[in-house]
Amino acid sequence: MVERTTEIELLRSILGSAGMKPEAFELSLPYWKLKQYKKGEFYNEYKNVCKHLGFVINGVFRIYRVNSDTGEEKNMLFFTDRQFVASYKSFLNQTACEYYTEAMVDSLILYIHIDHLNELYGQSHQWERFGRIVAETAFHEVMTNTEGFLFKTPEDRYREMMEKHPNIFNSVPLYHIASYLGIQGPSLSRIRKRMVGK
Amino acid sequence: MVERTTEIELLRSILGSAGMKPEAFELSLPYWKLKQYKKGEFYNEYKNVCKHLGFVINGVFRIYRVNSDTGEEKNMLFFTDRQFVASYKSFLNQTACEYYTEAMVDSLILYIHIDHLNELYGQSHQWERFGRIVAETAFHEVMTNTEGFLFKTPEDRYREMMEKHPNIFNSVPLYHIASYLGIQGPSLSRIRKRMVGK
DNA sequence: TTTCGATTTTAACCTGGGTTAAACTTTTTG
DNA sequence: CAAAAAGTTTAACCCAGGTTAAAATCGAAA
Repeated sequence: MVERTTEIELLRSILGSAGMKPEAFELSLPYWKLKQYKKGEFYNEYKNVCKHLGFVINGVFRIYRVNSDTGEEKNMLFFTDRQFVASYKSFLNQTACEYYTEAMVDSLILYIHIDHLNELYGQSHQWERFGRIVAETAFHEVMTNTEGFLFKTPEDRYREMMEKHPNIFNSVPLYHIASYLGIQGPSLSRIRKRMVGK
Repeated sequence: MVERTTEIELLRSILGSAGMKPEAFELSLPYWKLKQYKKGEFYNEYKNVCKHLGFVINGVFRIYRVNSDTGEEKNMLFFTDRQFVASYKSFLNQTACEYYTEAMVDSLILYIHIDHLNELYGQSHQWERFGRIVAETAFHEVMTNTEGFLFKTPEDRYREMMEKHPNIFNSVPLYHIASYLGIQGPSLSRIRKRMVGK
């Protein structure tokens, strides 16, 4: 499978530049699998236990929650190319997941099962370090996201999203962006209207 | 120093029950230091690089940010007994800190310098695992906190805080709690008034 | 093209929480 | 114990953003 090899090479080089030794990476080769997601398919769903850590080769995913009373959806995060994806709280604690993770466009993911990952943690100091760095990165992202929520206006966050994540921006309808910003559709329209003058 | 030994024993038993082998813990003994904070003193300050990972023996800290335009403070998190404390983003990336971390009551902290921690990470698979678990725990906390912000009302969060963290609750004035909940003083008063009937 | 459904914008109304300042209560301190 | 400081509540006013529904626009498919 030529494609598969190519994807693994991408992962190998990403992990390599994060300091993983080739011999350590070899240990993981039997475990990585590749999966194609069509737009609208789910990486994981509410009440599942998230068993896999994924690495997005390409694509966009949204992670969202449904209010069980009202049925409203609220977007929590978007994931895109070269990010590790998991319903991470569920993955870490092996508890029921509170979110849905849905592909917004056709996407490609390399993934590994948590049992294999734990095996690698036990076998290899290098992989333990990998686990630490993934956790630290996840922390950094959710923290930065939360800080945005607490200390910036929706307008600022909208502007930043346009600048920093144009690919997400172009593959996701505005009402999903509004939800992610914590506001309603009409509010985002008001913001956009205000911005045209500037 | 009898006191110091006692604090280390607490840490040893906490880490031991998280799976750390005694031999690995011994490696760290030269590095831990104990510091007393008086109410109002700072664990770290804005623009510092956070060089230490702390473990709260007892006490309460608040981590807050100051709006550079208006001078307003906004509380981000509280830390209390048996939690690891750091301005964690600054600590992980060794970048300038955006927060102040202030003791709300007289407090006691065991801390270790990041260089020593990195040394332990390199020396010992066990300590690498410790680093992973601290990062995973920090992730879990900030994520849970963010979820509260996104999916619960300030009233719910206030109620939960009263139930789950009565010690924080009793050593921190209400206007700090309001700030933490993301609302103003008068709003918290309205919530408290609404609640007396229930 | 034209049409139908999905998406975005607009308008009108309304509410909850912000803001300010004063009153009240509690705690600290001299 | 009295006075001052710190913390909390109340009242009155205001407004950004929520809500709803209709109108406008876009886009894919026929």
